[in-house]
Amino acid sequence: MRYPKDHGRQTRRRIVENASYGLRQNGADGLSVVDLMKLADLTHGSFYAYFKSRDALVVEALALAMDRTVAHWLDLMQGLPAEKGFDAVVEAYLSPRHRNNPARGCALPALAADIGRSGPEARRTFAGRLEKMIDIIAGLIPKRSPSDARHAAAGAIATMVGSIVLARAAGDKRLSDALLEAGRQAVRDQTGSATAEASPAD
Amino acid sequence: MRYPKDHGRQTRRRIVENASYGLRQNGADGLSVVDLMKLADLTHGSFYAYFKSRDALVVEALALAMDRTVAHWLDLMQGLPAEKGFDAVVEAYLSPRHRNNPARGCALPALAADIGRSGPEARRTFAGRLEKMIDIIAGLIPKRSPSDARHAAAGAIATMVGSIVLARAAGDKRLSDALLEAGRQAVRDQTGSATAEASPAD
DNA sequence: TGTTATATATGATGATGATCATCTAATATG
DNA sequence: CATATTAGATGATCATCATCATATATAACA
Repeated sequence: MRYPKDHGRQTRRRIVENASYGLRQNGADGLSVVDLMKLADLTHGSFYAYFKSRDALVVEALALAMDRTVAHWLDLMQGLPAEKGFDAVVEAYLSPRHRNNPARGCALPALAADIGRSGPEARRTFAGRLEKMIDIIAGLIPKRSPSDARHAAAGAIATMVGSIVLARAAGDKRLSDALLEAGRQAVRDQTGSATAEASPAD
Repeated sequence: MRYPKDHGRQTRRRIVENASYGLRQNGADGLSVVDLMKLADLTHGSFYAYFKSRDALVVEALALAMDRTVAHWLDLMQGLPAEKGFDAVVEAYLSPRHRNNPARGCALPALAADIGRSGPEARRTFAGRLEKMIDIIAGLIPKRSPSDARHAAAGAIATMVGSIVLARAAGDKRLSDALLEAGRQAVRDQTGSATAEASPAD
């Protein structure tokens, strides 16, 4: 059937967007092509009209998820001075809400381990966006040379990612909560920032 | 055939041990039962004579891997004063060698994300051993109440895990190396320890 | 030495996987 | 209004999966 002008483009976007949720939830290998298409209310057959392979969709979904996190960070820090912005991002990242919502959360804890086992395309996509994320956090860290700030930003991101990964894996709620709190404290210790209170979400 | 007394037990151990390597390399869902048995030079059929399910083997392999890391840490710190022992563990953990050898490395960066999506049994096994790992690191951190030390230890472990996960995923070698260095610096900043040089391996 | 117990192999089953070829229906364009 | 075009559906292919039933070979034991 001949459909409205860019019906195809919109549908494609819907597939990528829903995949980016589903894959964060279930892992890069956690959903079949049938599952992925079902998320967009489609049957499996047309999949290869949109993507050259399942892997290609995974890469696009990863890129979208990471771009969304970047946008979310920029939104969280908007209008705040650097230090407050940094605290806002950290508090949101290391919140129970973020831990409990992998599908809508940052792709790093959800997918980085899988990307480490993936092909060069996925790794390159990942590396490029991670650099961007490091840049943004580095811009919030005061009193350092640009290079030192990037270093500190990378450390803070690693701490946040590790805390979420471990907090999600720990079956025990007390331990899981303690890991989030330990992560917050560790980031503070790294950057010498003050204690802060901030908003929810990733 | 009737085999030597505990031939079965030894074979079972071989399966679990090889699985613990293979699963760290390829992820908790990355190898089929056929693959897993092939690692122990066996065909697939006898698998269910040893394990009640594939998941049961994953849990055993996870437990073994984590126990080995605990033993390795104790070995690394043996005979050293607390602070030197801590540095030795951190330097070994955040080394290129550990990043490049997931199969023989710590199970946390290799499998924690998968465990977060697994059943309660895997999560409980994971949580129990993670507590042990936190205790060991806490014992190396000076000048704190036991509770503060555990907090700091959890933060340091989270930083190390996040750094390795990201360093493995980053396609770019420069970025990957920078992430390891950033992780080392971050752990130092968290614990106020001095710079250190130490041995390789996980 | 013959029998039995059991470690591992062979092979089957039914589900599910990714990918591809083909069909159909609806709309945009003439 | 007619027709060309194409979004999406149906269905098939062949591979691989976890699990299970059964066979075989051999060492232990009587």
